Amino acid sequence: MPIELPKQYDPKDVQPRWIEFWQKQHLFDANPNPAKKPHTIMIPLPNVTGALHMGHALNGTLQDLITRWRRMQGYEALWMPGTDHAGIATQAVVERRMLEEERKTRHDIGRESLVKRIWKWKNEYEVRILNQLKQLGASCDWRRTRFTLDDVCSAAVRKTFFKMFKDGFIFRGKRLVNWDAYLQTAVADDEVFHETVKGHFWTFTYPVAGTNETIAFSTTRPETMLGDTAVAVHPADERYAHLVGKMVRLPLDGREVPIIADAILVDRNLGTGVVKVTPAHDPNDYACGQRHKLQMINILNPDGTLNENASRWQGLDRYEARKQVVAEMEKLGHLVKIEDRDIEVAHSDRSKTPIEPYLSDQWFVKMETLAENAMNAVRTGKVRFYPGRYTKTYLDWLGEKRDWCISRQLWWGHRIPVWKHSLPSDPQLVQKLGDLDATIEKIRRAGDPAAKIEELLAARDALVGDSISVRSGFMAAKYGDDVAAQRIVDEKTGEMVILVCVQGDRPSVEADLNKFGFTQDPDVLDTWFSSALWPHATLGWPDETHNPPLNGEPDPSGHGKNTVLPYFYPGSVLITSRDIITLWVARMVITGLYNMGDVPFKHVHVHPKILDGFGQTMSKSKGNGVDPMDLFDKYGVDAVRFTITSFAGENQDVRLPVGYECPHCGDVIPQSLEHQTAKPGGGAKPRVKCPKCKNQSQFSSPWFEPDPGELVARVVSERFEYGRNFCNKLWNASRFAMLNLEGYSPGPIAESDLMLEDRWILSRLATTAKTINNQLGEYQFDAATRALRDFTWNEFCDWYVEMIKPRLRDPDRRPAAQRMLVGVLDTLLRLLSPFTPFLCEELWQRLGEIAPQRGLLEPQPAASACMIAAWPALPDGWRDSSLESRFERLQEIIVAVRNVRAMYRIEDKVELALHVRCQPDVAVQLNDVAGQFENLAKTVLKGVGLDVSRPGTSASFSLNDADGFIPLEGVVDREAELARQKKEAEKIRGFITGHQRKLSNESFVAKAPPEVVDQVRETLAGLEKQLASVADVVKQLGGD
RNA sequence: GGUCGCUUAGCUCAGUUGGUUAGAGCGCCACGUUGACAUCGUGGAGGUCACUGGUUCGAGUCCAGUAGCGACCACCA
Repeated sequence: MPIELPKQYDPKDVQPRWIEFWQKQHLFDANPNPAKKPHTIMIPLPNVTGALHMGHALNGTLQDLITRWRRMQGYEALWMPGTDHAGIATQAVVERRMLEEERKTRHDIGRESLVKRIWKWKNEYEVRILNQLKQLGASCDWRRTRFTLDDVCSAAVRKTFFKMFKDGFIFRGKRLVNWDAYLQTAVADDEVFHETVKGHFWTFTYPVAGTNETIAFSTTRPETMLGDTAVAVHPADERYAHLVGKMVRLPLDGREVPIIADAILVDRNLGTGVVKVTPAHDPNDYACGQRHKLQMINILNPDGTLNENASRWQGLDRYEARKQVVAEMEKLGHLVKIEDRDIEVAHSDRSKTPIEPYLSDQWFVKMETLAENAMNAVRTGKVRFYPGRYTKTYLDWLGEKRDWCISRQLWWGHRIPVWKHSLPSDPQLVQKLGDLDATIEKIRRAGDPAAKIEELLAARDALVGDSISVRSGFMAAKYGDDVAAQRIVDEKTGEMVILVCVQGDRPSVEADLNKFGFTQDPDVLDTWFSSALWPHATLGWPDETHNPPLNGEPDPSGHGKNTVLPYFYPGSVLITSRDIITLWVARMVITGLYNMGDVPFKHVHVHPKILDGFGQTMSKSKGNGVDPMDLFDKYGVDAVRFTITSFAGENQDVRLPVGYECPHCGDVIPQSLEHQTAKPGGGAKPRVKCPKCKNQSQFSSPWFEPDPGELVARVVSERFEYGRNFCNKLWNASRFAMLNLEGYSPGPIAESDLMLEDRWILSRLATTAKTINNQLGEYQFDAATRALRDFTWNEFCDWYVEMIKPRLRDPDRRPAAQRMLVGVLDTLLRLLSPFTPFLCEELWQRLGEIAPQRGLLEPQPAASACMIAAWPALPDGWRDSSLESRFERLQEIIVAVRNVRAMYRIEDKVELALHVRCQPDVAVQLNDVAGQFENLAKTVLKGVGLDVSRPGTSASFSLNDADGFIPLEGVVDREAELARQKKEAEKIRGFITGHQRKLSNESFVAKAPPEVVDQVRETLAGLEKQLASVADVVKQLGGD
């Protein structure tokens, strides 16, 4: 009994079944297997801030595609899933929501309670994100799902921090940071965006002390005058040369500060050529302050109000202070003018509030050597970028070697594992302790008996009393390698500060520290610190004795060793988007080299970004993110995968115009910028109005969930019809095959049974398979997708399937045709499986019911699942270019006949006759396939050979090596045919002229490669012959 | 400001080391539903390859410049 498939592919019926099947069969699991080569991809961990959008769908599809391809090739393919706690981003989302809904800030509810709320948010979105990936068909080893704050990742963070601390790569420093006064935290340079706002440009004067002169300067932030510690001019500026070295008196608080000369800070052609210098609140001024050893006065409190350094303006918000300071200066007669000006103001990407440059204590990673190593890894080709141009982005950024500020004044994240304690300022004591510590360390390193150390420690204790061996931070003797210490001097108080870093979770050590008055640093680490460790942390590093847990349970399979890490590390390829080459990719290379001594991955593929219909990148903050689930629902997962894969080329971002499908009438309403930014105002959800049926509906948006029970206008995009139509085409080709497999018996296909079309499709199949393989190896996803579509649609369906139909109806030739058909389909499904896994699995399983044994050219038992079937490797010997060109001639003739038929509006049921004038060898070949003219063009090949002449009233066409005539008694319109032929002749003449011009150009003949010249001659000869035939026909028709 | 891309048919995009007549999908026009598929078939129309100059026998392709668009980095007292 033939299996009857529905006429249309129904993805919703298919997808859930195979997700479950694959999972149950453990086909996504990857375990160390010495018999196989590993292939490892680490997911670019999505933030738990919100649901995934199309950018993630593309990223996920490409990773899945490569993973599935490698798995079929026989690799032990691991795709490691997980999510990122995304420190600032997540805390900001939760805080913002809390403020909007409850009018509360984190300070109202406290650290513990806020963190609890964030965990709740995280749990919700993690589930949602992982589910989106599962729906996509992502073949991740879900047992290994990690989260950057889980125990496994935390252990790696603690270990890395400790190691860097001990090795001196982590240090405490005062730096000018981007201060977010709303969130009260430093934010990274990367988390700052600039926005033009309307502002003012004030010009003031300062009186020069001891003279009658004043000096004029301009600023956009007058309140920072309270923190001025100098006024700078250009050293070569004659206008001010006599003032350098003098002092100015600040009218606001009466302080006197020097006039200095600084060629770097000052551009004498700008404004008045004078710059006020506020080292604590401006990056350039800070650098200048360092050069001139200026005092640095911080005038801000963490919340953006002015502090005790702001004299009588203390306590005011900085913007209020600005107004009052300006008024005061005006009152004192020091305001010269106010201009309106557009000012680019730095804003925090997280809170959207203006950034204040702010001097504060932060933790840093020293980048000098770490960056150099990471650069070398790329320079030497240990890590390779695809496309290669991104190498420059990476190297340029690392080349700056800017120290990495890793502390954040947040509550959500990895707490910095450092405890500190201050000792009173006493230079003598510090000196003595230092000497003693040095001695102890020397002895310890030399491996001398502990007793000796104890003695020295006792001496230390005697110096300052009360277990100072602990307090001093010199804890190695007591805790061995579990602790490391640094000693710094607080600039402000002059106190000696002991910083103790504890390796891993050591409750007893922490208890001791607390006992001796140490307090843990309240800050948390930059989220990139933990994500930088992702490639080795997820594999269990630094645990050498256990495999990382599976589904949260211990994995005993390592038998006392971590076998997972050495097997899967280093990874094979990282597939990501270009905006995190610096933030993430570079840092993973750094930590990989530092912790593992090897790069984290060999290739980095950077794929395009998906833009909206207006050319903007998709992001949550723009509100233009498209939920892939809407599209899965409308077009099916495979269609979405296939379509976005076809986008993924090497150099262009992809524009994806979308619309909303009206739930009332089905009309599509194009998305506008208003739709993207529409948010619920006063509780009511925004609606979109359908111009056709005039109904209004709520619509999909990243900003809000539509109300339950509402009819929702979902996102659609006609671009996905490309994928949907393709899936349906393959579905129906398979349907055709299955309908024609009745009586199928497996068996080898004899060479002698192979017809021209069989050899042709094998040749094309072998070529296509090889092409795809090469393209995937170069991450040319768009090309691979096109090649597969073209083969499937234009070769397999349009020609092969059509050509074997007669044989399937002929009992004698049917068995071989069936074997060929099912064999080709089998191979095709395997080639397509990484691209459209659900469709292929469904068809594979159904095919398995009818033809469990199949293959080219020998039958084999089919694999139990398409996704683990062997990747096709077809013999090179099947590729036959001369056969392919013979086949092309057949195609050309058939197209020409169809053309004539269309031209003269001759119905398909009317049979035509065809006469072909050609060389004897061509005649033999055409006679061999005579049946195909009947089959594909309803045309009988009447005469063929050199002696064929044009029958009376006939339409004709001319090919390179054949002229065709189709007698059309009473149908041919002589005038029309004449016009057609004349037009054809004109066209050929045009080409001929072009070729002749080339050949008559002496330098072309002399300088072009001989084979090129020969080719032109050959083509010209062919064209001339063709023209002669056409001219002959024109003559017969009575033309000239 | 620096860097890297992009500009090819109405739309979205391919175009491998320069070499016959520049391609695809969608859309458009005409015709077609007896058996895989109208999410389809057959045929067709549609492009001075952003602009200017250069290299070359030959440029969509290489080089320089101009304009527009985008991304990343840095920065605007």
